[in-house]
Amino acid sequence: MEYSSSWVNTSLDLTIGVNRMRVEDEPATCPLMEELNRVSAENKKLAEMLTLMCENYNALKNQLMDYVNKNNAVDRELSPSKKRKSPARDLIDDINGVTSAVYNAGGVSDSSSTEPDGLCKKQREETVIKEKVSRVYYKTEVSDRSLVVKDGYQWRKYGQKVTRDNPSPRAYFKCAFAPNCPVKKKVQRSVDDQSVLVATYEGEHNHPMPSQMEPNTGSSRCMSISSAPAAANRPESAVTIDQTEPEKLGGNNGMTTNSRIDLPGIRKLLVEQMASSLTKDPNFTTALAAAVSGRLYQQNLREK
DNA sequence: CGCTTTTGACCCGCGC
DNA sequence: GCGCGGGTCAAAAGCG
Repeated sequence: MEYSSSWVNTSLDLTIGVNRMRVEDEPATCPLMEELNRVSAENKKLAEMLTLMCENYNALKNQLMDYVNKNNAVDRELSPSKKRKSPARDLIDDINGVTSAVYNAGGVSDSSSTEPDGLCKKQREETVIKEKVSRVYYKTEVSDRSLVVKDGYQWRKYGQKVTRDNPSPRAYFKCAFAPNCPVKKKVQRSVDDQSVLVATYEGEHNHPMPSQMEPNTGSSRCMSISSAPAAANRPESAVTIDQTEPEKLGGNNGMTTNSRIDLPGIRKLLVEQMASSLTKDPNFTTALAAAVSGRLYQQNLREK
């Protein structure tokens, strides 16, 4: 996700509302204007900090990808015959957000190249399915113990299982909108962060999304890069962003999703994040209250 | 009453 | 071949 290349000006235009309030004959040196200048400077400073954080994130991401690629090469050298994935490979898969299908990119698996017609039907189906796997992270309330993820599709739960590597149960869903839709979904809480739901989608919907409702509404919402601590450790959060357009979920594979960033969605998330942080900042609310009360006081003076 | 969810049983692939 | 673990099935329970 090259945010640096498509970076938007995230500075909040705090001057809009104040300018609208300004009266023509108001002197430019009033306390309100001083406050405005101060807030504008603070706004600019915050924007610079945000840009810096983004650059640091990209640098860290590149370092991580280098490390992952090195591990990938070593892993393949050391255990070429291992069928089950090693923990290191699991980590790499987690980071890439896809299954081993990524390593067979192009649709031709190693086994098919060594065995021209050695693939049975089931194996072919597995190959197809593996190419349609994506992983999505949802931020939820810790108290919310349900494994329901609102992504715009209708799902029928057909199983639940407690797995070895995670004390939280894993729920299995099938797409309930179309009877012949092959898409399956697994939902499990993250081991690291119990407030994070990890949804793994397999397959591709063969029908349009049943509802156009905003998938981020309700009890669960998509983790944004800036808000979720776990996302900072997981560069595959690119897939997370992409879930704002769930009809694309089935076709996303790891790194290829990086170029499919939903920019309006990111902007909206950033705006929400900034608005939230500002409203929670006591300094900001105090300054805002002072500015408003000062404005009212001046209006009262003029009316007298 | 019909649909959805729950949950124990079963199946299957993999490692030893 | 056996045991383990993940995935799926299907009957029972829950719910509107």
